[in-house]
Amino acid sequence: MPRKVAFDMLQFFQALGDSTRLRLLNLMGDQEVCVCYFVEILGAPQPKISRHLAYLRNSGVVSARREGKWMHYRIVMPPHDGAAQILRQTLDWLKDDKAMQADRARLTKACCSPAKYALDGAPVPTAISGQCCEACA
Amino acid sequence: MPRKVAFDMLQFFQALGDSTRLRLLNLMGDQEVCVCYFVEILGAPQPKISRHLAYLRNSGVVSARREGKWMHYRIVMPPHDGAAQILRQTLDWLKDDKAMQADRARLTKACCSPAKYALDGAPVPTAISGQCCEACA
DNA sequence: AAATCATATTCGTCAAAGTGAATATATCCA
DNA sequence: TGGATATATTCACTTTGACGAATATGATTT
Repeated sequence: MPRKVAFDMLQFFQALGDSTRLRLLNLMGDQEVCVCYFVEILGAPQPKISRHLAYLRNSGVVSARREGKWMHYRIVMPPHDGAAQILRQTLDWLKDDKAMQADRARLTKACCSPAKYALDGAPVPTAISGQCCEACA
Repeated sequence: MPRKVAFDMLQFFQALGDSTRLRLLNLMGDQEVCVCYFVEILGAPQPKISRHLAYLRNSGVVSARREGKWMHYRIVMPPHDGAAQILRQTLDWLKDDKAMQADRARLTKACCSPAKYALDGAPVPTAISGQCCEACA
């Protein structure tokens, strides 16, 4: 049965109307990602990332989970069917984009990169653990 | 075959991130509508309507056609499949909304309303001509 | 408890975007 | 040609939102 739970359309589209937030959503895709990866891969100051994540949270597009000192963010499908489909379609659209593909590639390799990605001990995104190299637990 | 013609995603979502523009898109739906109806039905100053229509035009979401002194606007499906689907989905979503339904109802009756809608001679939207009453040509 | 690390929030500033009022442009009609 | 009508654009103002820098919070480790 169709779900038409109220969902703020305006806030939803406004959340999608920013390039940093689109990059964040692209990195999440269908997996949970730790904030530290966002910071590393976007190469942006941490407060900026945090602010945009807060924006996405307030719009109901992502949810956060704490694990010790780390915060994991994931996309949460809106309770409205139409909104959910739009969000899925948007994520697919992002996959076409070269720059977005590059971001995702960097995320995949993040756990093994030497100096630049100083993420010792940071929780590896579940979906890429073991896909990068032998060293990736 | 899938069409992935470049289409500015950011501009697209920003165009959808304003309530006035959503109301305009909702009124257009799948028909061409004259600017004078937008002004009447939204009850907003004409320059405001014009500016938002210009914004939508610049985003590639609508196109304009002149007919004498009247301008008709219609939704134009983006050349990118994903964008097109999102736009269709958005229009469907708008249909769920009470306020949007009310707007559309007012559009349907606009050609026959007595004083408030002083639109003598204004071109009746094709899709509603003849559907309102006997007087509607 | 103190130091440290990851993340969030606040503050002041700046640019983008929405708005009303006034004005310009384009078309039609007399 | 001149006036009337429909629509578009400009201007000044205000609000919103993005930003960097600084600071606060929350959790871990020593």
